[in-house]
Amino acid sequence: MSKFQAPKGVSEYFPPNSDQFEYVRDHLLTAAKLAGYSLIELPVFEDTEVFTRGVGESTDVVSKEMYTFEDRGGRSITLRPEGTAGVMRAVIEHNLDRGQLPVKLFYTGPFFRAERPQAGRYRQFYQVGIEAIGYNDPEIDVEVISVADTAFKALGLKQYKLNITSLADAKSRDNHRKDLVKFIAGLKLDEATIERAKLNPLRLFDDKRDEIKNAMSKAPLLLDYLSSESKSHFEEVKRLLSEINIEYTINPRMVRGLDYYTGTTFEFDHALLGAQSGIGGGGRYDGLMTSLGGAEVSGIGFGLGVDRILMACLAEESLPSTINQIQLFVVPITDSGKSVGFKLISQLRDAGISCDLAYGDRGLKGGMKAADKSGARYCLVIGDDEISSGKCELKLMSSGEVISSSLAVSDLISRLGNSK
RNA sequence: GUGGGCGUAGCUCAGCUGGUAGAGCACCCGGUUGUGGUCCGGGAUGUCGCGGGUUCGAGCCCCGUCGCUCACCCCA
Repeated sequence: MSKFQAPKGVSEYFPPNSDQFEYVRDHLLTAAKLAGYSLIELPVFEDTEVFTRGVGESTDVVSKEMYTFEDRGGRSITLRPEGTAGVMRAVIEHNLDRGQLPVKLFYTGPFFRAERPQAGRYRQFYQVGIEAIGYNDPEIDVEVISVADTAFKALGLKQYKLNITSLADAKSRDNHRKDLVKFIAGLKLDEATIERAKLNPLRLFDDKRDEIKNAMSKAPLLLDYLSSESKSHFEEVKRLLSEINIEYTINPRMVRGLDYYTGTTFEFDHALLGAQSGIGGGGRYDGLMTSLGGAEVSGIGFGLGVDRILMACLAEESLPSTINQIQLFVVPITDSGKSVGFKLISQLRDAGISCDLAYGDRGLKGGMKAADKSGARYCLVIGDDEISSGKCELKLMSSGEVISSSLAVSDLISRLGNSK
């Protein structure tokens, strides 16, 4: 056992499997770019207040899961537990909402929550998120959802499910909350559950215990309290989802852990992930901008869990067997072969062809083994024969088939370039 | 923060009612003075998580401790 270990509960990715992580993240980012979202790169730490005011003091995320510390200037700093609040801080600070709307942004990177780790739940984890700020068109709601859906499909995922609901506007929520609190007061509950309900009565909809589920089956649902405006918005969202063939389940009992959500709210679950099955979620946030000191502008976005989506892809075996395959592996078997090969890979790389060389004087057999392990598409042996004749063979590793070539870089480039 | 399971080779694990540690995979070398994967032969590798206790003797039993893991709460 080595002396040092990574801090508890962090996810780490290293070869040979880190390319799978990269593959998943790239597909999520590609889907965002495909829909016109642009990168926003932000610090992983913020003024603690960005989160206490943005995410909400009463949430678990803020009240017990944040990595908060004092910096050397005595400021309270927090490692970001989620992405949206920081994005809104930057939007306000840099007046990004003063130009043409909507502002469409994507981000990726590590996030931090000080929870007890378990399968699919890490203290440092990775998200890809997008935010569309400026309008509250139902089309934008559906666009955001479809970006996630497109990415999941591109990754070959099938066993995931979209849950949606509407958390409506403040007035609808207040009306519902009053009735819900009244309803809960009539139930026989244990101390801890009563405390939970005080914090947020909606939480009880999420309880996993059967007796609570049964009791809550007759509870008043927010969806029955929607104002006509919220209702027609939600109806339109559902219609648009159907129009672009995105399947969804209306889940009026869905609960989200962040306070800022209003209106359309959604979650993606994966069937094969065990207890932590959420692979992404998001929703609209009407009050967030103003609570952080900005203009009254509506926005919607999502956060996708890269770690969990990778787990889902592995569970469904949806990833390609070779990722980031290099084109050529050069095996030198003499000193002069090594010298020629070394120059060769430099020139090929300049031409944009990925290649590598067998280092370490391991001889032909060792070099071929290295070629095999590298996963390269082709290998090329260079010894004295090749150098004197100027001819060589490109061996297709998968089949053993051999292509004759000259050692001239231009010939190799054209043969390797065409073989993609 | 609460509860369960588990810590033995780089990895996955076996190790009988306590008797001084093993397998498979991976790695290295060779069989094949110039072609990898399969096959065959050979080789290296461990303070059995750590500390204490019981015992003639502990990988195994007891206590403590650290770590990992799964689940609860909650979330990506």
